[in-house]
Amino acid sequence: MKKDSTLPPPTLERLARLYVLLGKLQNQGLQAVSSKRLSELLGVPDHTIRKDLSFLREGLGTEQLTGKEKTGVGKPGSGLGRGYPLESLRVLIGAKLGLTHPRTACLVGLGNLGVAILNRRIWQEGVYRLVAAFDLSENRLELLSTKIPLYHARELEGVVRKYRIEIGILTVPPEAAQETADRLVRAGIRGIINFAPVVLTVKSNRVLVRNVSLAGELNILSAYLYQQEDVDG
Amino acid sequence: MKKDSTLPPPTLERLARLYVLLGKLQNQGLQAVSSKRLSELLGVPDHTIRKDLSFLREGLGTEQLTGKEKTGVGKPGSGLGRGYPLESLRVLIGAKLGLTHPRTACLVGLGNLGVAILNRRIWQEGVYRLVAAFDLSENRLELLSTKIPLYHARELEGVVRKYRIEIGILTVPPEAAQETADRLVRAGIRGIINFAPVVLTVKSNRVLVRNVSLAGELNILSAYLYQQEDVDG
DNA sequence: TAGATTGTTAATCGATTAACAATC
DNA sequence: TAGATTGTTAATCGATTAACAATC
Repeated sequence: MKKDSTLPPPTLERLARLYVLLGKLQNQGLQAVSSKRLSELLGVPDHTIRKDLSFLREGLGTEQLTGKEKTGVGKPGSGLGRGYPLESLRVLIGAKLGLTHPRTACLVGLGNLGVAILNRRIWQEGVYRLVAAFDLSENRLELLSTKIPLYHARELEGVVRKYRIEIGILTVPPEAAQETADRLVRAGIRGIINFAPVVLTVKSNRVLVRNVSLAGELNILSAYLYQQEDVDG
Repeated sequence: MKKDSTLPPPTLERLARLYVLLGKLQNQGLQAVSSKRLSELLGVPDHTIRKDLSFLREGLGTEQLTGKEKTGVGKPGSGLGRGYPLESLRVLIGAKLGLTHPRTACLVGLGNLGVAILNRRIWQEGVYRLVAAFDLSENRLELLSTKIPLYHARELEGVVRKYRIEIGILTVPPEAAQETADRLVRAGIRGIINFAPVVLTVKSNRVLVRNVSLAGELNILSAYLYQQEDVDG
């Protein structure tokens, strides 16, 4: 792996969302999109999108794009006439973000939230492999019908190590969240997506944590609304 | 409402998370925290926290903090000896973010994900009032036992208007998400938290949308991991 | 072609960091 | 007190925006 230019975090996150969007648009049968259209769909200015996309060339070397070649503009394609070809743009972003080879994930906690995630279509698409799901309740494990392998929570460390699971998705009750996270870290997990309503503390700086917090989202929304109220009077 | 200084978005979002954290720490019986400790817990540098907190004074006028008074440092309190007094800091942030008066919310879609959210403790805390939940299935509505008023989805617009619901939480299947969002907007909702795996398009710029996307989080995490791999070799 | 759209450079804007005097 | 910690100013750093020539 060459150490090609590291992306600015805001760009990285926008590209990750764009990647998802492009997939959706492809499914709708479109062939090309303009930065203007993407702008409307993502709520991000069009020049910001173009700027973000300009990072795709760097580090890619000359294998894909030689000389003054464009990222792939102007192939007529769709009714739009011009714009970025969906397919190749998506591939480029995927390559830049390292979304080309599948990652392994596990799910811890099979309450309502866990089951909702267990049933998501994303696991059928092949980019992420959900190779294990855990719960404390033997009963629950038996009742669930799914193709994903289910384990008792006591097997957590063993299974994570055995399959070298990279990403852990936490959907346990708040009381159990911190301890579960610690166990995942000890077992060598590399990233955690935390859906439990807790602020996790992870010592190791090798482990990335993304907190998904309903309370946080509600507060952020309220604060923006409040600012709107101030301005509107 | 006076139009006091608008917060920089990153500051606003960090303060919103900090607000949640302070509540947790209070529940643990603590009385004070230093910016250093908060830094560890939030993964944000301590000077950034202090800087963020410095915005709390502005616009608050002289009612609360007169002259050279501090935000509230140094009251001995806990074993720590020094730091920010939890209680008053939390109140200040709440006031600045407009978290003092309760907001009304509704939940649309009572599948596994919806039910998980329905049962969250946050609705008991009084800051947010979940005044309605909707689903298409009469059967489902009858089976659920909860104190939250349940309605058939056809009553969406009416109920949202009647109770002037401000925030809509979307937990419907992906196919239904866009249409449901449109209906919420038409009924006068002011903000949407979208848990459905769809990129929503909302025309009205009076309506704020927060997308919570598992796929997005997975991609962001993968991309960061990929960058780590590049650096580590 | 003419109009639309990209890709990139340069200028602006805003956020983070460093540093330190003031305070407890 | 002495050590710790805040609060704020100034300097740096990085991201966004504007603008436009190049391209289709």
